[in-house]
Amino acid sequence: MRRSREEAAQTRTSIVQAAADKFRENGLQSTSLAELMSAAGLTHGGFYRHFESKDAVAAEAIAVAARELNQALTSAIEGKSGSAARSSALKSYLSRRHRNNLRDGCPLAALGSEIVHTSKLTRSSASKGYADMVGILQGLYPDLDSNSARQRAIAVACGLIGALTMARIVPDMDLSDEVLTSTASVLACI
Amino acid sequence: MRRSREEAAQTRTSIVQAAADKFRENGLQSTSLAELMSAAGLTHGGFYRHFESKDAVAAEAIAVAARELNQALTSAIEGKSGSAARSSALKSYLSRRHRNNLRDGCPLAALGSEIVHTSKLTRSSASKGYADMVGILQGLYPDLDSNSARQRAIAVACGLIGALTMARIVPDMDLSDEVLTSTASVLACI
DNA sequence: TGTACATCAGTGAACGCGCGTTCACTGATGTAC
DNA sequence: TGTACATCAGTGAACGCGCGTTCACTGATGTAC
Repeated sequence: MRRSREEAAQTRTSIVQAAADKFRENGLQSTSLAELMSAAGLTHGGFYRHFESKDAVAAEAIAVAARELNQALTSAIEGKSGSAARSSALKSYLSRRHRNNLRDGCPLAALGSEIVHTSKLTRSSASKGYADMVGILQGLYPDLDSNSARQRAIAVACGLIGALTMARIVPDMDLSDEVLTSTASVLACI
Repeated sequence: MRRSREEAAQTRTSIVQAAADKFRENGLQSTSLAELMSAAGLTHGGFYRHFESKDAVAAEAIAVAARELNQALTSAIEGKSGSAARSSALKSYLSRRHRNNLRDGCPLAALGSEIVHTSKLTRSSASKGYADMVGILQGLYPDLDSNSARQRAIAVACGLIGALTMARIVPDMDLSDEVLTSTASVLACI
């Protein structure tokens, strides 16, 4: 049952979106292609009409997820400036909502240590997402020269990613909350 | 070929150590029990004489790895104080050597996003390693009241873990180095 | 515009493989007397 | 202390399962004339 070019393109897009969701929710290795295709409303056999391998779809899924994350960051900042913008960015990233929702959150926090072991292609995709995030955060320091702003943005991005990951690991909810709020309040001061 | 109690205890210890190394090097899911037992010089069938499941050994392996990490941090600080101690701790954690050696490095950075999906037992083990790390870092701020010192330690620990993870993901070595050095220099100022 | 044929998106079964776990077995260690 | 028996650490084969990937097939879409 061949589909038209537009239908096929839509199918491809929906596979990538399903992958972005499922990978973030359950991890790269814990998500099977069958699960992913089923989430896209398809059977698993058709996967290879669109992608060369599981790794290839992971690279695209991470790119899509990173775009979502960076859009969320951008809209948290939108219309604000100075310390209000910084605080809003930090609080939105380090919110309980973000911690509790793997599925539509930051792919770097959700998949970080798994991405380390993937192909260069996938790592490049994650790296671009990170670089974009750094670019957005850099805009939060308009009073600094661009080198200093970039340094801070790099460190803040890492602090956010590390804190979200740790907040998800820690079983004690009080400590988990403390990880989020302490990191947000310390990062707000740098 | 039954072994004496001491031999059996040594075997158990060497399995945990092999697990600590292999899990950090290749990841939790990518390391098979056969691989792990073979690294300990054994065949895979004997595994269940010592552990209830793969998850159970992961919990112990993470505890051992975290102890190693925290000892490394402690000895980086040893004999130093004030900003020299802080700088030494940051530089040793965010060194190229640490980035390039998964096998004997921080288990939170090496396994973070995988640990999120493990049992409560394993997450508690990781959480204790994190809490110990925070305790050590807290000692780097003797001039602050203990609440402020703890806040900073929590944020710094997250920044370290996030930065090491990102430095390992990023394929561009210049950017990877920049992640390490920028994070170290920014965290030194907080 | 119409027709004949080639293409190919998606299906569902199948392949081969490696995994976590179990088990019968061996023989040295531990224990009861 | 010595003996007879129970225990159990470690081996290696086996089990059952799910995975990534391949493939023959279907029939609608795309293309050449």
